[in-house]
Amino acid sequence: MQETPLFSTRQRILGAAEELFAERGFAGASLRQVTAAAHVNLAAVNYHFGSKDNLIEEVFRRRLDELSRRRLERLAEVDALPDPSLEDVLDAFITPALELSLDRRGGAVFMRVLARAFAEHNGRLRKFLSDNYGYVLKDFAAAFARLLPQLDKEELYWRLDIAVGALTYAMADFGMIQRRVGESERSHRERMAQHLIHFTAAGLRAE
Amino acid sequence: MQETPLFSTRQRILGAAEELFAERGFAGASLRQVTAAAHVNLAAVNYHFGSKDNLIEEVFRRRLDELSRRRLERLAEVDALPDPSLEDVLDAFITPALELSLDRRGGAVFMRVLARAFAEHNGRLRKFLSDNYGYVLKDFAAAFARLLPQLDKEELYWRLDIAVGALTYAMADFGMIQRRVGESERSHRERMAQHLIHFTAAGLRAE
DNA sequence: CGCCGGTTCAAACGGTTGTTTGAAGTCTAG
DNA sequence: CTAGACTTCAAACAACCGTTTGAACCGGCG
Repeated sequence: MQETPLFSTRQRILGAAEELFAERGFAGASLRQVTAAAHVNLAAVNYHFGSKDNLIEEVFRRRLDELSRRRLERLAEVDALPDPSLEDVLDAFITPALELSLDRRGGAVFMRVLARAFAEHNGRLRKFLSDNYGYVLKDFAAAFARLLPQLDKEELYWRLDIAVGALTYAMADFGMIQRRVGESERSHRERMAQHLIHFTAAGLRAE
Repeated sequence: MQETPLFSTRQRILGAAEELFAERGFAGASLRQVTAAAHVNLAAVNYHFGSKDNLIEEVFRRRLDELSRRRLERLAEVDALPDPSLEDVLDAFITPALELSLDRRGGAVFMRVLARAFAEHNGRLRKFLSDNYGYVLKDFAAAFARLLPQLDKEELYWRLDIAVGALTYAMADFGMIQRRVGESERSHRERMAQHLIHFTAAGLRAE
């Protein structure tokens, strides 16, 4: 009668944690809630991850390693084009996140977790993310700088800062726009991505 | 030796709660931390507010009542202009938030609390905010619709959604841009507001 | 078989959570 | 000066927190 689980204890903890962190925040989701949702013993978290803080980091690492890789891959492709546009670079940044958010298991929810991380203004999580994945933003900033030579460094950084905000917020689905009834999640998010690219490109190019 | 406090128990709780909610989130900040920071007895929270959830709502109400009023005042002024621009309407939305964030006591911190509220995707807080302050966004959306008649309703809502994201994120100071050394907080935030208006207006007008 | 590293388990650890209680203090109106 | 409403207080409540423990279980190798 006892069915063998499809995924390892580790993976099921990560999946349940991701979902509960998105819904209730890092402090708001307890390890007991996580392990119950994962159908796993409470002690398994500390056995496999050492602590709750480490679990949180691992939730990010599991998604961001691949997301960052794909973003930089796409950016390299765009850089190799004869005459890349702003939209191409934005696409290189957004499309991998879009694909992740359409992944069958939990991708969409992860974008909400990622947005929560921005709210953790101080502390270990911000440092972990910037230490491990800051280079991605750096590379993209350089690409934008090449495409917007008329902007001085400070003006460019202001605009990129605002753009990252718009992207983060939108990809986390924080807004009021709901998916149309009968519309697939895929189509909804693809349209969002198009709007995002269009809006952000205009903002970056302004004046 | 016992100095009489400048503010009421109620006000000191609200101030301390605001600060700790910004720093650690709603779940992450405990009532004991709040009351300790406010130099107030633990039971005072439940006496004055009834519960932690009510305290959270009151933290918002204290700021948002006035912020909403001022935004709509400014919007009415803009609407009375002979030929209002997109930038005028954006200014009506942003300037009151800017002024709040420059308020001597805690305004800047409140914008971070407000951004945290967007991450609380489900639950009572979102409903409280949309029930009580949703009409402000509605009025602004109508003003934008008048200024952007070439956009159909859906296109407009997508863009406003993205714009709200950019504004929320930026006003909460979630980004990477730090205040320049020697630059005043006021000047930093005023420049940010100008960049925000410029960027967002371009995004709304795109194409 | 017996052993052993890897994993899961129930139970307990000390500490913290939001909330309640009833007594003590404070202030004003009569 | 006292009665009574309002406010503060220390203490306790049950529930929950992250983490640790040591025994039980498991598969594969000798």
